Amino acid sequence: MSAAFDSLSGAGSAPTFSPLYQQIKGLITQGLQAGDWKPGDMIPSEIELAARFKVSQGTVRKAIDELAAENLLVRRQGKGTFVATHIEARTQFRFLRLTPDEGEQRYPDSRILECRRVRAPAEIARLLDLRAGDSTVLIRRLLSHSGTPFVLDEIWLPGAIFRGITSERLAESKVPLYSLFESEFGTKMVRADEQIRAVLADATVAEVLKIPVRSPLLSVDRVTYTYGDKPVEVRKGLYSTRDHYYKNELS
Amino acid sequence: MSAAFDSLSGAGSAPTFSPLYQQIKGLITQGLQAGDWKPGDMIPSEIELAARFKVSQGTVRKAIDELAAENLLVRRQGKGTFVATHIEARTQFRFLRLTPDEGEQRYPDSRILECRRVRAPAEIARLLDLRAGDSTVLIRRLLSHSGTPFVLDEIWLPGAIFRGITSERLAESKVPLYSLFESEFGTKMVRADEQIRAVLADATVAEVLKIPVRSPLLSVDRVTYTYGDKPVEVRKGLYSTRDHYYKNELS
DNA sequence: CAGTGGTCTAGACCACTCT
DNA sequence: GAGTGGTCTAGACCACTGC
Repeated sequence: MSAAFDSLSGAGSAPTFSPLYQQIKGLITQGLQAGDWKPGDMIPSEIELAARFKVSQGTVRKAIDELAAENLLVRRQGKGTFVATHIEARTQFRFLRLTPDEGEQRYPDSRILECRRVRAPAEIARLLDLRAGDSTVLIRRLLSHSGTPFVLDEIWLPGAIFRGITSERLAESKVPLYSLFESEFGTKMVRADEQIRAVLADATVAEVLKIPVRSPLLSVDRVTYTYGDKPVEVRKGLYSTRDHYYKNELS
Repeated sequence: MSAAFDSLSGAGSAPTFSPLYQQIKGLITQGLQAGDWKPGDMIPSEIELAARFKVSQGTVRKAIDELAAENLLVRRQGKGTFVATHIEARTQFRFLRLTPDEGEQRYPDSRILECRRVRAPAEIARLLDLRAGDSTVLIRRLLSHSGTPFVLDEIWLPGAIFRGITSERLAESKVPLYSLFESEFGTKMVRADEQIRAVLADATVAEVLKIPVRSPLLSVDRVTYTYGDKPVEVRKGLYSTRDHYYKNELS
């Protein structure tokens, strides 16, 4: 029935077919990757996409349902379907898991300690899929709640994507870094993998976080990915859990 | 159209309607709670459920889709739809997040240090929705990989549900605790909330885990829920992250 | 009011599993 | 082959949004 997709199989190999809605899903994801629609934009309506792809509305619907479940799109009844953005509170706390022991989860104050371009060390290069020595941006940053610091972050970004990033531009912004990355540098962070360990604060860290030397800290190593599972950020965080805890829901 | 559900609204209040598939979802969940179908069992086919509830197959399908997404059910093409169980490898690692620095994630050896009935301390009672002083079971347990211990757990269970649990019964079993709980005590753990902090090992803990005193450890406080969001387990774990890390995927 | 997503139906056909 | 879930269609109607 209807349009022939799946026309993209390798030369000699037997073509592999996939369900129509999966192919539609792929086409929409390509549109997101290519920047056809930017974060916050409305994508075409289900009816229009159905016409464009020559499939039924139900098929488009299933594709969009899955993309919404993966947090790439957000449906709003009566309005349309929109590209997810980090400005929404919901998305912010998907990535910021520290919660105060007392009171609500709220957005912390950020102080940029440093922002400079450096050649990628081997480990960072490997994680970011670059070559050792390629240009990267290193940001060091301190998060605090009402004057009390609780997170020290070291953030590595590919230099090629984040041109013109400076300490000043970062400092001026009151929005989360991920919002800035998507609005100013066109890079939408989609998902992340974290490796969490317990470590001790050395003298330098202890001073910055205003805690005793050898205090226990969470060490959180994060690799963040954009569309197409492309790694675009390495973040090494040290979290003080004296007044906060890392919240996780297993389901 | 068709059967009138939603007949369960409070006396004076205006009845609130919900989509049919949500109601079907509720009915299936009730069946799971009531034990109509046990973990591993096949539930009735979509066609039969549709007939039973007097709705279309598509509506049942949407209900089941959501329950499968919540990991309560597992679909198997050509076979049927089954109640999820902790015996499957997939489900096991949903709750065991520690991964070795080197090598694959694998299931650890377990040693029961202690298993006895105690009156619930106030904190545990609150978390388990019991009264302080109610009967609970306290299990202390050590996990290790090839002789090296890396997790010390303290597990609290409601005494009323876990009658006849003993150190011996636990020790004999080679399956994960959650498998045992569901097969022997009819309690299926469905989801959990964790609070993670960094702490230091005291002398007692250090000895058991064979690490130096004041080593950094992950402190993981977990509350586990069955069907209907009923809390049925409190687990306080201390994880050594010398050779392991806690793996988390943010999406 | 028109346009959007949300629900529900009825039916066709496919893919997989077991006997 | 019979029975299961998986895909796809076409169309109806509802609920919400904004003009």
